Amino acid sequence: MAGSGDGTVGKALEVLDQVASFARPVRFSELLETSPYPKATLYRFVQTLTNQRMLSYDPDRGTYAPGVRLVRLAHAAWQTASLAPLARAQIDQLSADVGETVHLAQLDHAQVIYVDKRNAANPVPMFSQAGKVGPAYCTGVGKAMMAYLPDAELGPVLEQQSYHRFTDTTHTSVDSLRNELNDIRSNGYGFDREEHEPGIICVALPILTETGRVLGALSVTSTTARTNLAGLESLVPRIKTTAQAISQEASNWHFPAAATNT
Amino acid sequence: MAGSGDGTVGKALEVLDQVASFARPVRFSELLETSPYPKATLYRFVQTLTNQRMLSYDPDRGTYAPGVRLVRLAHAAWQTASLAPLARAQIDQLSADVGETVHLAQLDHAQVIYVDKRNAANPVPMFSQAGKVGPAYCTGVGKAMMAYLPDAELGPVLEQQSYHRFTDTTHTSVDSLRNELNDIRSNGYGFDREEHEPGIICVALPILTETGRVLGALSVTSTTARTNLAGLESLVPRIKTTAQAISQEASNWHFPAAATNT
DNA sequence: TAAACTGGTTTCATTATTTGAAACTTAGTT
DNA sequence: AACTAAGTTTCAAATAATGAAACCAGTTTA
Repeated sequence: MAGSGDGTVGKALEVLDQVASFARPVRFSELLETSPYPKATLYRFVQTLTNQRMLSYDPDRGTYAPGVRLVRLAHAAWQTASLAPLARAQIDQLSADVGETVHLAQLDHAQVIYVDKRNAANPVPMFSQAGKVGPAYCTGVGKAMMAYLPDAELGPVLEQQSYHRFTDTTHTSVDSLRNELNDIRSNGYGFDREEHEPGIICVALPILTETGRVLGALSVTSTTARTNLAGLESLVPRIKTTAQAISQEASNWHFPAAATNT
Repeated sequence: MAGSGDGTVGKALEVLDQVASFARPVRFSELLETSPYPKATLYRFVQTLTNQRMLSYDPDRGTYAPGVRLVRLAHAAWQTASLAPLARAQIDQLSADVGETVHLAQLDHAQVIYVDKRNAANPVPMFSQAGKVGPAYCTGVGKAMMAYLPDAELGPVLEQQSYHRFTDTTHTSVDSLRNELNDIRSNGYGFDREEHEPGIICVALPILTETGRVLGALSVTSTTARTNLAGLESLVPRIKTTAQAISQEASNWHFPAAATNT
């Protein structure tokens, strides 16, 4: 139904996800316990993925872990498909200007993926942050992106949120979330009102194509100790400039050198 | 034979690699030109991969690019399968101590993948470096790892090197490379004698398990303007300490919390 | 020492999926 | 209106995936 299911490839990738979801090397038997597939089938999947170096096998311990080929592919993904490389300069500038942490995120399925992060004060090494996923319904970037999703796509995304109550401002129902999304859409920006973590607030703006498609979102995060929503709101014009610049870059970019043959 | 070929999954991953190898979004027709598969078959693969969000499709332009799901998976790969997270502290320390750029690399197939990098002077943002691949035959880390590969594995790896002459110290034959690997094996460390880029030299040491399996390699890079091979050689004891510490971490690590159920 | 177990690997007839030539559909030319 | 290029769908034949069961170590238990 939802998401998975295309033939053999889909199943193999499910297994890959499963391995990745353990945050440590796993034994075959451990996978088997959680797997819907019979022993022989799962075994063959794991073999195939290992041959393909999507999984790596530790012979000393008999464990499987996500393979290095993924790291290589991801490098390509990050370079080509994400906004990060072409947004880099803009984000550096923004982060320097506002003196707060800036996040660049994109939507994957129903989750938010942080593809870049710039911390004005102490620049955290990236990979530890890039690729990190978070919930969409209780983050500034998540809501900013959802607010601009076409209705047909929004529905399923709303369904798949967990609506876990992290704090007492967390949205816990589709309805209340949908209301806020409308507000965000009319304002052009949205907040995280300590919905995910107490004391942490942010403003977020979507990054849209000329055709209005959602590319990603940009946020500036701070703490209630340092500022408040009004303070963040005052940054909106500055952030909007960056968002538009990134959108511009993105539309210029694609096809750096389209061949002119035949 | 070598590498590819496991059933449908293997083929799909080949297509994924192909998309990744263009460093830009590609049209279906462009893929078709380079693909061994007939139109309908390729089409179905691309569809499947897109459904699975391993590829992303830009409807405005009709192009495909590696998908964000890869970024998420890679995060897991990097965290679990690579030495980077558990080597981080050690590398920080080493880089600070020697005041030069430190690379942490692993072997994928016949290529070197840099999984982490620490630059004493200006800390380069990571993702742009992590995941980057390089040739094995003309890099310090590559040679250090090959030197400790079991013969059965080494053969194919040696075959697959390009032996492109980057500089006049580059190895251009299996034989000369094999000779150096022997030397490295008996010394316990190896150099990059400007084999890849003029003026760039490095010392590299392998990171091995207790059983002697190659986990990765560590290198300290400098320029001929700042030092020479002897200078780098004097760092070997210091680097060795780090290599051993990382190996130790790696063997301690696996199974942080093995479940004790039934 | 044997018997039972655990964790992993292989077999093989059955079943379901993939395959790809060709036909079709748009949308853009001439 | 006829032609083309690029992308999408069909469908019978060919191929690959499936999984119950058998098998093969090592380990533990009796």
